[in-house]
Amino acid sequence: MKENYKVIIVDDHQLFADGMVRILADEDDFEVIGICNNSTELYHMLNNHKPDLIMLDIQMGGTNGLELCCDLKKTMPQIKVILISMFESINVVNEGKNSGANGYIPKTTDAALVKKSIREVMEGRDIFVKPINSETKVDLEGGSYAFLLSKREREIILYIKKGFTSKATAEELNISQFTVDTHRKNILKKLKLNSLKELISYAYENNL
Amino acid sequence: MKENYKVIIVDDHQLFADGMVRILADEDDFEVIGICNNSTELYHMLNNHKPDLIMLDIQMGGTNGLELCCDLKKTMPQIKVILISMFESINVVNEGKNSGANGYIPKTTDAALVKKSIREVMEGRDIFVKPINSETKVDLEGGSYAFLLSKREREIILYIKKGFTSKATAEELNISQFTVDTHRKNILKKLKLNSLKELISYAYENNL
DNA sequence: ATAACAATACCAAGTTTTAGGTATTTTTAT
DNA sequence: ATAAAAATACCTAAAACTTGGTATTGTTAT
Repeated sequence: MKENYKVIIVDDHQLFADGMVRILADEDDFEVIGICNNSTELYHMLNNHKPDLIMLDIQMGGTNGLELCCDLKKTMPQIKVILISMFESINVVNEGKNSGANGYIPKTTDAALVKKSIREVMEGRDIFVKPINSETKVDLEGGSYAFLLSKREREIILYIKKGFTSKATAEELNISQFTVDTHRKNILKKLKLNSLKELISYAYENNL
Repeated sequence: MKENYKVIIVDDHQLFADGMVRILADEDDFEVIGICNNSTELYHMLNNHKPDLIMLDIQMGGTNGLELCCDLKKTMPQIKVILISMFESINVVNEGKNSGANGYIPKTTDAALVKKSIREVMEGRDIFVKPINSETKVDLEGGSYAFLLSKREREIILYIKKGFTSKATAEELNISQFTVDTHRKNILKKLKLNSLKELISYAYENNL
């Protein structure tokens, strides 16, 4: 009873994807049918190919892997998705679960564990590999609060990261400066942070 | 005349390293003699093994690959070093050159280019692969200014990233708040930035 | 429908940052 | 030795952020 799982790898790091192909090529129950460097390529490929599994990098320039995962799961729920991330944060793992993925693997894990994880997922068991060194933000009581953020709040964060003042952001969005201030206040409260500076670091470490 | 280059791969992403081994295993003029996940492991391995080339990831949790490269080049200049990085910024490339490395490859390049780069470097020609999408900070007139930063200034940046106020930082370092303010001012000037918020984003995007 | 959430807007006091300086001591490199 | 760079310290005024509120209007999910 030889299974032959069709896999698509989505990662903007071509080199990583190339390596992954070779790791999976060791085994004869997997078959990599495609490599994509972004969501556009993936959607294009999905028109012609139906994979059993998508290995999806969360961090891709310009593309949010988590949103992509949500979207995939809405339209093609039968396709399994395993998220791959260079981040070790427990927050990212939780966000991964919320996005509907079937698994999460940090890039610090090794080839053997990847193969094992794929087989687990293909047999119907979701697997979320626990980060080893979750030194970042363990004080968040084991939970990510980022999922609490609204769309507008995420938008505000982008301006904060770019160094916009609340006044400048308000002008850009054509709303009152007071409104921007309120959004900022709510963001800090939701994420349990104390300043915009902490927020920016948090945003980079948690891929916001 | 079959060469056989001994290679050590240093990357805290085991999965990436595993993939790289398989990429290099395709060819018979390379031989991976070791994989290290951090600088400690590397130094330990160098006691017993003399590689011709070290493939060194710049971003490793807790370890600065650039500093490691400087150090390696001081004590063992005969060993070639190729830096690998997930960052596309031209700044990082320039810092790589300053650290004495023989080459730089972003993770967005593919397996073929890696092999080519290794052969180039082993034949004595340094190779720095130009970033494709250097969308970040292209306004810096083609140059990284990060190398201008002093040790103390880099230290101050770490506190800024953690959200410390200048007062808190001053207490931590047992210096005057005015001094911290001066350092901050000088950092912003050197990097041509306008606020601490921009600095934090810059720091994350440029691995400071 | 109705409760919860999202997005909007306002006020005020206190803290921090920003931008313009000047200036001394210590360290580093030629 | 000596010039350059690094690290230190101080001052001020304006701008921005922080924190504590309150409050109205949409939108969404049960």
